[in-house]
Amino acid sequence: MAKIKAIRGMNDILPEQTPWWQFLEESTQSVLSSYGYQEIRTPIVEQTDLFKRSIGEVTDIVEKEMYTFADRNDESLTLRPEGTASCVRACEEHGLLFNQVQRLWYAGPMFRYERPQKGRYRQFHQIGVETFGMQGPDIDAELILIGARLWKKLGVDQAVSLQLNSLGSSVARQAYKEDLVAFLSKHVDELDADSRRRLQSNPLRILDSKDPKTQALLHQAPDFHAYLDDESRQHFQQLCEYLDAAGIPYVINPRLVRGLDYYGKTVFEWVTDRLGAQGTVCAGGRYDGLVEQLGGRATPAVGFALGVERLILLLESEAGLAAERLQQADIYLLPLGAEASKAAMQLAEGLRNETGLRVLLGCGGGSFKSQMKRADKSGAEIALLLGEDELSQQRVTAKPLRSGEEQQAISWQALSSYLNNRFKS
RNA sequence: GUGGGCGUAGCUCAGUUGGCAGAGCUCCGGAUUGUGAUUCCGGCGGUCGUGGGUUCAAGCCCCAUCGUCCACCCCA
Repeated sequence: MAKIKAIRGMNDILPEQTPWWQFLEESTQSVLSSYGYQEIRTPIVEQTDLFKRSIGEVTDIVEKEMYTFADRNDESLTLRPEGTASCVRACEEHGLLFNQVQRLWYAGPMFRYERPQKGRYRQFHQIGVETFGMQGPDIDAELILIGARLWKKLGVDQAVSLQLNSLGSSVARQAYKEDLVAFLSKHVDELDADSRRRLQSNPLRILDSKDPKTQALLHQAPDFHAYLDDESRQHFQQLCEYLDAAGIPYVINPRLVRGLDYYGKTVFEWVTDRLGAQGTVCAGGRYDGLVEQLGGRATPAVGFALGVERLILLLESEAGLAAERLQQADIYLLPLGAEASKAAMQLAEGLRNETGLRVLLGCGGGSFKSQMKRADKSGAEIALLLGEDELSQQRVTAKPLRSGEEQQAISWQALSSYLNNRFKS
């Protein structure tokens, strides 16, 4: 019988890895909480239409990357490919956007049917941050400051840089798109195949093309910044002033175009050159039109999402997080024989009550030698030996595992204070 | 969806012009009956990804297929 394996592109995160996940999650949560952001949790499955209407019908995500299936009642459901749509839906559904301001975050798995590669998986994790009801560039700047603070906290601030652009109003964007298509259509034969296709599907993406001939052609194309409406221009300039004042370096990248249809005005990406092809570690922008598009009252909104897997790859490459053996426990209580084992379980409970130390109890028997090996492997500082002699005298033998110190006998009564004393640092 | 690299023990990998399936690490046991981590000895562990084909003989050659990694597309 064939072995059952995990689904392609969906990874198990093993005990060796989870400390980095916890580190990232805890760091993010504490940073967000220090800015007054609140967590929201939404289901990972939604009606398919939610994503079609928010992300855009003709995007790659909707056309070929969604995990879509029929529920038992034939309703079309989809595993969320991103978090913003669900967040907006939930806020709207529960009246969180009516005459108020929201600063929210969420974390969890997203699903896209793509070919896996470094930093890209079919089930991947994002931590998303969304704000509603604030139209000024100050909130855009705040989101960027949150990112900057987080990179510092994680120790990757030297590895990432900020790219910034404005996509303008939808009217300006539409006008530009038409002129760009008109221009490029006259030079179809000079375009690479991918860009030719994008002429239909997503013309702005052509600006991003890696093809040198296409890039050369783009020099003569209409300049997007000339199309920017006054309001967007001003918004963008003010954002830059906020960032200058905060001392946040950035690069204005006029070719930065986000993939999802709902973005307008501010867009930004935190990128790194240390992860191969998947350089975007965090990205976001303003989506003032989305709430209304999903049936709510017009509400300004900005947000971003960071890719957890990519950030963890970066942590590993930067902070040298891979290295050391993980210390699983502080003390390893090692009973010998059935009677000792019963007493040891009680003793361990008592130590957990009285010391707050991590106490690993040797279970499952085995020879003394193999028990000692397990004690060593656990990374514990001290092994507490409990055999027949110790049992009859209500003592343990405390053996330091990480130094040359002599072992010594300690009475059960004095054990907690001995350990508390030893581990207070 | 497209292109390339790689699939041999739990892990990391050798395997010669086609000729008995290997090492290191891990794990278990012993040297040392209650002292780990160092050392020495022994042991457990294999559908050589899968299915066909060529051959007296295939881990090795051919075809197909699956998986994985990297890249394209696209995206966090």
